[in-house]
Amino acid sequence: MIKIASTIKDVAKYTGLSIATISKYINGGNVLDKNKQIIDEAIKALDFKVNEIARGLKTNKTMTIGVLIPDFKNIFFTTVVSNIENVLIQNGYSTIICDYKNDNVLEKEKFNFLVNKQVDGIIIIPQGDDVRHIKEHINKNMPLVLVDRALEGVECDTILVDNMNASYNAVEHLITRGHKSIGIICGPDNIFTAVERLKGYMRVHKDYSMKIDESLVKKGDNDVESGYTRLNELLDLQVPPTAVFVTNYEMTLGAIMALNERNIKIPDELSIVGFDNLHMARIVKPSLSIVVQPMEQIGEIAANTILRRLRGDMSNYPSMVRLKTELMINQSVKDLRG
Amino acid sequence: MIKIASTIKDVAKYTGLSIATISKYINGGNVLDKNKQIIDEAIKALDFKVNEIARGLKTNKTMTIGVLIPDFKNIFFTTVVSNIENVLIQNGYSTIICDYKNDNVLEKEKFNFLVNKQVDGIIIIPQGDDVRHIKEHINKNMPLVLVDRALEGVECDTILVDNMNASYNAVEHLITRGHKSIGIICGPDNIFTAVERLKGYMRVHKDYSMKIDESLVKKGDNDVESGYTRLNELLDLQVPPTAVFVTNYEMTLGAIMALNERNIKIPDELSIVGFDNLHMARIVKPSLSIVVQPMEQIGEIAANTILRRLRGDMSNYPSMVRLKTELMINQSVKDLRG
DNA sequence: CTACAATCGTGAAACGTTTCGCTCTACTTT
DNA sequence: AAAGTAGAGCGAAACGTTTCACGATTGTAG
Repeated sequence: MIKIASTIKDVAKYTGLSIATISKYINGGNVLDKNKQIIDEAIKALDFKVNEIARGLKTNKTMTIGVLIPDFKNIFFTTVVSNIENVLIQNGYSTIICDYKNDNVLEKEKFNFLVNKQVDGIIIIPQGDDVRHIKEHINKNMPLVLVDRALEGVECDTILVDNMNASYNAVEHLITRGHKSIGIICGPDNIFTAVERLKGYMRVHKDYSMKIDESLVKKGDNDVESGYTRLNELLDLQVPPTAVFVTNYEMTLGAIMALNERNIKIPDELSIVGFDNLHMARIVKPSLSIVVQPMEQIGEIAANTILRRLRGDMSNYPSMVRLKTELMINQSVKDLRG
Repeated sequence: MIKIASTIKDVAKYTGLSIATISKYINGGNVLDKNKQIIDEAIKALDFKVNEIARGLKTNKTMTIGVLIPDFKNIFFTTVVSNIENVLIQNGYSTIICDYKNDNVLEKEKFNFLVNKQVDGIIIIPQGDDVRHIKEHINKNMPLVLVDRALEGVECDTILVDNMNASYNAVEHLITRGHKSIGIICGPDNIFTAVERLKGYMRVHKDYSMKIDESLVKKGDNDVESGYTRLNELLDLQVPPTAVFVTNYEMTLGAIMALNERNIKIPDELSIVGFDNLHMARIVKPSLSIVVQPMEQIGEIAANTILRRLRGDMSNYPSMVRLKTELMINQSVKDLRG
């Protein structure tokens, strides 16, 4: 094994100053200019870097944030996380990322794993079933930020998109193009975003005095398979809808697969609006109209929120940020008017 | 602030035994059965957990692996990482993940960031330009595993797919369906996988005594935009190819977008074989023939390799694993024979 | 019964920082 | 000249573990 890294003791020996003086300088304390110079010289000559393990033992900080997400293969989650990691590393924090694979038991286990790793804070895209481990944690002195899903009874910083109005606007787009029979493929009732998106669908129907046909409301599991299955169920109805709104990316993928297999032409035979993402919208022909979420912004705001809390800035706690989505109108909606 | 977590001192006080005895028991040493029982009782009653910061200061281990990847939005990379994280967490390791955004300077910075965080090992999907920071690191007592790309002059454990034969098989499929004019959209020369995949294209041409038309060889940047641009360039040729092989996922996305915009029918007007992924293959109509990489396996082998090295098992070092890909034949290749 | 060996508990040093309070020096004011 | 004040360096304790070497106890063999 080659040379072990230098420690503050080596810097002290090199400079003739004490460990306390070196530490004071490193941490921004007052030292004489001539001592500053010689300490800098020593640090450079010895290639000294503070041992963050030792520092952590004393300060009880690990300069690490834990991020817990439901699915590493979901480009929405990974885009959010990419932006979180980017902001955090610029502030000297590392990011431990855990994938709980949409499994509530695994979520709790990995949450506890992060706590035991003594991360300084946790950013979580929660599942939403049993949230006791999160609730219990609120009373501890460690910042927690929820992303994408709010949790009932969990009062802490939360970064969301405005799912209800995202849905409202998407379905309104269909309504204003003359569609009266609009199906929805939404997620399960335990997922916050699924519930909110369905509410938007309901609300816009009510606002336009349109009756909701419960047989057009299909609940999936936010995965490709259920998107596929539910789309087929909608099309197998005696009177299928003329349009479908699919409320997440994976189910949108599945719905498109089902349409491809049935050789159904978009938008001639069925109009469709999906959720995410920009690339997929353009490789489906004709290009899909989709709700676009501000993933970069979600990640940045989540990271900056937790950094503020870590700095001791508790103003406006607990905050809830609801970001606007954008409806990207392409060619997958047929105009039934005229 | 509520109660601070218990320390080994509290357990010692509760049991009447010494800190050394508690530590010995925790770490698998011999203690009397009656003492084992009372220590277990104390641990449970006090909800004691070893402080890994303190342990790390003494043992110089952080139980953390750094993972450095080029792009968080790339589903190939994130799927690999998901599997890495899964294996590592089952072995008590946390995973710090950094995204260097295909930027060599950022790669070096984040690599050094991970080193300074004193991770126990690093798994990297390297970019391939300037690899000095990686080379310098090989001589240090910290395991390093390369994934997806080998690096010249860097001798360490490497987990790859057999890119050359993946490409060979894909193009052979086109050749054996009667295609004589086959274009390729491959990545840039500094990316290992791009070079290997182009080699496979060349080799199969040679093996079938087919002349390579250099104008059909287009080099992109492994992103959506260049896939789009290069596909258009191929189709703008005076005599366009009858088939195209695209050697990564993003460029495959871009190529499809270009085909959609030109209203070119697959496979009637152009046959196409892409790289990844399973979902995208089925949402393009007709479904794409694609090369499928064993992402789960790559991740698991990478994680298990680094764990072996961390346990001190240096057998077969440096190892190189080349995994087979699979050619998934769907409906995007026209049979020109007969 | 004695001698030897094995087992197990323990004290305390060490890991590399931070930080508090003390001390010394220099400067200023009376 | 003396007293008071401010600045800066420093010693050493502490953070929470690990681990080594030592001593005491227990068990076994002759």
